Amino acid sequence: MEKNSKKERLIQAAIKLFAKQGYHNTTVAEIADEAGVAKGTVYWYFDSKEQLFWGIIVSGIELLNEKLLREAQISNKTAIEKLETIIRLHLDFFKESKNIVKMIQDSSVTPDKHFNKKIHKLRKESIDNLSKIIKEGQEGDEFVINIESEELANFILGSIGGSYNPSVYKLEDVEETTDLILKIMLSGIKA
Amino acid sequence: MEKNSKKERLIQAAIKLFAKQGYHNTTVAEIADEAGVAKGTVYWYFDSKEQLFWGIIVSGIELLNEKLLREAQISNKTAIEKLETIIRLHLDFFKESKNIVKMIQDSSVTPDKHFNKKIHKLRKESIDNLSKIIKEGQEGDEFVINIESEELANFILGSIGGSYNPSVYKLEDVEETTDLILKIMLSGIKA
Amino acid sequence: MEKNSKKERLIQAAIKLFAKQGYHNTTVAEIADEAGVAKGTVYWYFDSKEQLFWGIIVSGIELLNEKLLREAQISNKTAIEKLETIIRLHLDFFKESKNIVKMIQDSSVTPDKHFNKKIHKLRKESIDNLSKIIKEGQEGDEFVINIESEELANFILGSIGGSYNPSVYKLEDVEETTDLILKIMLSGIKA
Amino acid sequence: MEKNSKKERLIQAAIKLFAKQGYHNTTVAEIADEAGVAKGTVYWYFDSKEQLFWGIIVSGIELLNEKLLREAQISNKTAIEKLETIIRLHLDFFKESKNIVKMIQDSSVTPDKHFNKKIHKLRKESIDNLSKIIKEGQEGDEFVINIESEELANFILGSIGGSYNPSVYKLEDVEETTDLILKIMLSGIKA
DNA sequence: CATGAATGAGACTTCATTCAT
DNA sequence: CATGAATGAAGTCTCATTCAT
Repeated sequence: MEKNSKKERLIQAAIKLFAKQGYHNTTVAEIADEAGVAKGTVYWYFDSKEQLFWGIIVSGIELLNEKLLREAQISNKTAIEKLETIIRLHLDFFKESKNIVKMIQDSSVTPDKHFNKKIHKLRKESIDNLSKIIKEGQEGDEFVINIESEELANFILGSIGGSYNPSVYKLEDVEETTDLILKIMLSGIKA
Repeated sequence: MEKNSKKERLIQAAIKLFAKQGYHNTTVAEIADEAGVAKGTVYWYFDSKEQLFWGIIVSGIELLNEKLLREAQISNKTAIEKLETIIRLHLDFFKESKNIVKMIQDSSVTPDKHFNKKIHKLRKESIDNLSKIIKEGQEGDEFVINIESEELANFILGSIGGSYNPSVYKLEDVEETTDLILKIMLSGIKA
Repeated sequence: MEKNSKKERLIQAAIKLFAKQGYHNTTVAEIADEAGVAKGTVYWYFDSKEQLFWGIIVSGIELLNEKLLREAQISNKTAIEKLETIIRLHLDFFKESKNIVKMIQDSSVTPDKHFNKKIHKLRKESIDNLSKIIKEGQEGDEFVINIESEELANFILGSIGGSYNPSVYKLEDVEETTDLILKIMLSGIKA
Repeated sequence: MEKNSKKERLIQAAIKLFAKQGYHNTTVAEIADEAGVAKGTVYWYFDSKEQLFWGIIVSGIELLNEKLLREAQISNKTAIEKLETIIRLHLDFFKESKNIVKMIQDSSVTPDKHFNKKIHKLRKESIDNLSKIIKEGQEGDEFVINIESEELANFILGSIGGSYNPSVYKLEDVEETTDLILKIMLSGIKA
């Protein structure tokens, strides 16, 4: 697909507007306008407004997941190194795709049977992936063993996402923020 | 006001439906129906659908904040004990008011100038409160000192909220989950 | 009826608000509020909002018509004197009851079968009354005879009302304005 | 735009219904129905019900004013001839656009900040135009000089409009009615 | 007499989607 | 491929009126 194809322009317009205004406060007309095409054209490329919205989210998450999976499989890394990579990839994603991240945060509001399953599956994939790394780490004596790996994976992923607060982290320096989170994660805050 | 006043029934119906379906997928007619009153009655008690939605959210957060503040002021507690209380109060809130929590998660989608300011203020109150406790803890040699207290407060609050995932924690035993989070928070996950 | 009975207060409130805002932009709640009574009370004294509106108009016009009729019957007056009185009584009415006058101007917008008949009858009474005076004047050689009396009556009444434009006439001095209209009416504007 | 475009049909339907029933007693649904289009179509062509209503009124008055102005500028006419033309143009307008005239009479009921200014400006234009003609006439010794020209202009315009009463003038013969009004205006009704 | 909570019909308006061109 | 006029279902909100207290 060319960089400036109408389809691509529509996707970019949709990301921009959905992120700024939310799903329900963005009209198909606005998206078409922003992309510089007619309203009807949207329906040549996408089945519906919902499919356009969810399609963006799903491909965003898939992209992130692919990267996460790839890193996890590099076997000459320690579990801690892998965890560090996971944190960094998330922050990179937050930084590079902050509009899509905003859409994801909002997406729970527009329930859609078909896509909800997909999202759940992707979330589970993420957790499973991290869970496996943690288990490796526990077996390799890198991580504490008295916490169930899945519970821990959930906590970690939640911490990364939940603590992402654009008004606090500016995310100008991803490396630095990665280090901070990793340090807390590993050693805790007790003096 | 009696427990079963129409106003109270409307609020309960609104909480239930807003949580299940989100703001935009819930109609005023549905709320009235669920409460067993006429559509117009909603407007006798509330100025608008928005005000009904935000009113619930604001009073929910205010209730939590009040409890948090009260606990923070009990001076014969160590900072760690206070942190433990904060985690537990949040988990209690997640458990008891899970529908309101869902509404809060969704609330970024329905921007409203008036209420957004209020929400921001409440969030800041929360962070400030925890921030103060952390500073106490740092001064009293309970917490590490090489992390800025506000940054840490943001991370902790984000972790608590972000890790709340109904499909993982069942929150049947709040005490247990509180201990888990507190332990990770304090000592980290490194073996 | 006492000066401050609730009924009277309601009527005064209605006149004030209907004149300022028009029929459709005035709510029964506002009227009750302005009168300092409960909304339900309006319906004890009046059958409906419409009846309240039209009742005021009809009694306003009836009051004017009665005065007009009385003057017309004073037989030792010339037709010109009677015409002068009619003009003056109208201007007095415009001045004293300007809110009711405004309501009358608006009243064509709220058609009501029952009251429309009444209004038509009152308008006809007015025209007939003046028409008779003109005929007297024509017979007594006071007025030109080559114009049909009813046509003339219509023109005169229309002129008085139509030329009443609060932003032009201040109606501070009714006598003066009466003289002006009468002079034009009698002698025309030709040099 | 064709004569039978949906926009034109909507305007005609609106004029018919607004004139018959008034602004507040006419629904957008009725207008769409009368025009044979869907309800939503009204909003494709017009911003709101108000804008549709006022748009019709404003363009009606503008059309009349343009004609009036054009006539006033024909310089080889006497002031009396110009006055005669003004009366005739008004009666023509009353005859041809009687529905719009009815809308104008009703228009004070639907106050609208934006349009009220416009209407006031148009009314002032009308008065100023006639006022200038009268002044010419006074200077040229055609009209009496002891009445202020603007006061007179207001009276004349008011008389024309006020005396327009469909149940008296049938306006079948505009020329004849013009003559009648002009004669009264010029020479008065005194024998 | 008086109240005001409650009703529900109905108004205006929005907007995703379609389809003839 | 692309357009944009047209649709109509659905949503929020108003308000005259009623009635139990």
